Amino acid sequence: MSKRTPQAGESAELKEETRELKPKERIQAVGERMFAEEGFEAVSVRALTSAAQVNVASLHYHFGSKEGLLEAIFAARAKPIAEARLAMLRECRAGPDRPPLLNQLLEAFLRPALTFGEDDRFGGSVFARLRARLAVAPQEFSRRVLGSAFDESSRAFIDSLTRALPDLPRRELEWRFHFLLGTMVYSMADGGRIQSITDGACDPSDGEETLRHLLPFLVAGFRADIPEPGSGS
Amino acid sequence: MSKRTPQAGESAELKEETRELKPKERIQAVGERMFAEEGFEAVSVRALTSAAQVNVASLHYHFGSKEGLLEAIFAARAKPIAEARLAMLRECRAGPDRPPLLNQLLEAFLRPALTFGEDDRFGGSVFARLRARLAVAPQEFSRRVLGSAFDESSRAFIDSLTRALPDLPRRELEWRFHFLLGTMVYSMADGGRIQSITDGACDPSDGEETLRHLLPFLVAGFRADIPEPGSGS
DNA sequence: GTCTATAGCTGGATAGAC
DNA sequence: GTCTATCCAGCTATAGAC
Repeated sequence: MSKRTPQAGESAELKEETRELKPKERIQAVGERMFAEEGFEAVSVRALTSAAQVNVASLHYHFGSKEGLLEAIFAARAKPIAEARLAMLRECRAGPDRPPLLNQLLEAFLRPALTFGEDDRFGGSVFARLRARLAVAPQEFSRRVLGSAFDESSRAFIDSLTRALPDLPRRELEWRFHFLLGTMVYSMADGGRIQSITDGACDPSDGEETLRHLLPFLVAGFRADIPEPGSGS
Repeated sequence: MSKRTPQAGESAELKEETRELKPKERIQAVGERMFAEEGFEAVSVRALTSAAQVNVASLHYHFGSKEGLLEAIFAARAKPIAEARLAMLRECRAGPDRPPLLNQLLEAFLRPALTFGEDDRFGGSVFARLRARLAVAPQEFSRRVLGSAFDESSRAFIDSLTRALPDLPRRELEWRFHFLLGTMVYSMADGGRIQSITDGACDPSDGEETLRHLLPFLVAGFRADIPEPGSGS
């Protein structure tokens, strides 16, 4: 319930990294950060443009609407991530292990998402939070944006995983891929639950550290024995 | 017990399960469903009270505010789930296996969350979606509500898991518990990603089915080899 | 306890001068 | 392309009759 009220001394509010950008890029950078930190629906166009030190009309001029801005932010970030994924996947396939090891495939899928832009001062892990929120959002709009950005690379990885785990039925592999997405998205969302439970000892916002703990966990999970067939599948 | 005769067409809007409830309970039931399906911030008090066929003032009379309604919904659902968890935990401890098997502990933790009220016509899996959304919400308010409801039972389970996995360092166990939460929350959120990728073959909204696939996956994950120590821990 | 009416704002979006 | 002024639909919450 914290609505910011930007008043005098506003330029102090501008983050260093956005100060030298042109208005359009500034709106995009500030929007990414605010949407990630407060949630898309909780951020008003007024608050956003005020923080970016542009007038309200500027947002509509450059992006058409608030939703248009979100799509632009997403388009700019998702493509590099999906490309990095597929590049790492190609490296796996070109490597000495045929088919690529499970561990290599999982890392190729997860590393771009979890560490993208962590050394990028323009907000890599910021985008991770935004993306995670969208991943569980109910609005059809959010799902469309997310699906069109990542469904393709997800399918490619499921196919590769099939070859790395030839004895695992595809249906089971899909379930496990779903669980993988859960661990990834939940870590990216940085909801603060595990910090609260462990008094800050675990920090999922550190992508490298998360990967280090997550990969062995997932490798073992993907290699688990197949459960008894049930009525539902 | 309706004192007034429903007008033609009017009662058709009300879902069957809410028709015989008193206004206060009706607001709560409709609120739970709408918050879960559309998101807390996307539902207006007007739309909610209109769907529940009460006047706007009624919501504020009974719950004080929109946030008050959410807290009431949460209080009503979270307590039974946390209690079911602890009851199943006690059963584990009283069982023949000492300490309880990993599989038993994980099921005791997950089953109440994933299947609670699935045969309950008043919306058990509805609440699961609501809860999952809150779990990744950025607002401090959401985190407070969720933490006060579930942090205690989470800590109790971490302690029990420690005894079931005596060779696993506590820090590592906490990370794996975090990943467990991720798989649980992501399944409950029912974001539709895996349905989209697999053309509907996997259905995480089926709690029993999810459990059947999830438990072996998590058991293996918790038993994975410990990763190399890194600089960060 | 239930309702109507409305207060008091804030929301996204735009018109039109410059 | 940038800005101010403005539209008006929408919001939460409340006052006050019944």
